[in-house]
Amino acid sequence: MLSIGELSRATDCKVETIRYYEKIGLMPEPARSAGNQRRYGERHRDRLHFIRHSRQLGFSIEAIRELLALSDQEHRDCAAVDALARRHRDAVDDRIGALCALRDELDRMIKGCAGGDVAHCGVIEVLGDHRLCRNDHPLEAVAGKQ
Amino acid sequence: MLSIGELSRATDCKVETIRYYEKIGLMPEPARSAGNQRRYGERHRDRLHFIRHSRQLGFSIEAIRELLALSDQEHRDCAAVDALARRHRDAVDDRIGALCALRDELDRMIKGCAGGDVAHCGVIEVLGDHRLCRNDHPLEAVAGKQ
DNA sequence: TTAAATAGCTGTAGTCACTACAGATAGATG
DNA sequence: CATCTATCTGTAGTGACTACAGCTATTTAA
Repeated sequence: MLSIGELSRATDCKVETIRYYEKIGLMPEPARSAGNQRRYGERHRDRLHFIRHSRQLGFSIEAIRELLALSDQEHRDCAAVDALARRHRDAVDDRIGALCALRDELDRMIKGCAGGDVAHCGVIEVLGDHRLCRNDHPLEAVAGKQ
Repeated sequence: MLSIGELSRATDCKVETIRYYEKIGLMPEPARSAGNQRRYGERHRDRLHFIRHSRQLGFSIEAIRELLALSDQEHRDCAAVDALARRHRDAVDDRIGALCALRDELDRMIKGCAGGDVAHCGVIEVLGDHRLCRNDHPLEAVAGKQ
């Protein structure tokens, strides 16, 4: 049986985060010691590994909830799992595209500044006037809601 | 003089967001009508344009605060502005790199699944076991704090 | 055996950059 | 004058944690 600290080290997940996952129902409530401390087994560890790895791959908590529900139904077709993963990959792709456009715009802005006084700074000028930009850059695509 | 709704339409920035910027001290308090409604001038509109455009380019509120402070000191060298913009572009670059690695991992994962039962789903398998991954993918780089 | 050090407990509030809402008042139009 | 839209303030919610306060459990060393 693992204490919360041991589970934390085993999964590289902070203690507070483990308790948070329990509170939002992503991790099941574990057994408790005589003194009310959490005691975890292998199943908990596997589940937390799954969650953390999915998070590292950028899946949202809600997506992970779905994935966990799907992975529990062992005899169903995994097409739904695939679809979720594909949707996520496509969203990541879109964000990469948006960020590349953004980087190019920043580059152009930086290169357009010849130095000298702030009053004639190309960077400040571009920031104040969107018309000096080549592309639209919608905030959402950059911020990247998942 | 512009009402808050007119300023909102002129800058494509929601009314609530304008009030929010005022509350956090990014926009100065404007004059008021006899009935206590906000009245804005050109300087407000220019400043809000600057802020919104900087946000669209992914600068954080704190970075924008710095940029605004720097742009007020018209006779200083703009090296500090340049440095801020360069740091930001480099951060965007790092995030693009992380997201590309992530997309490749997702792709590999999706392609590795032959279909069939969830019990033998390659996607579920990879999610549960980081060792099946080619790269590390630290969460921070993907989430992208600004 | 006991004291100190470490780990864990609950609950609340803070992060970022907004967004949404409730219940009130102001201003514009018929 | 009535009605409609716009605006006002203040608070709470978003996602995915993180930090802290004030307490209790457990482990380790003397």
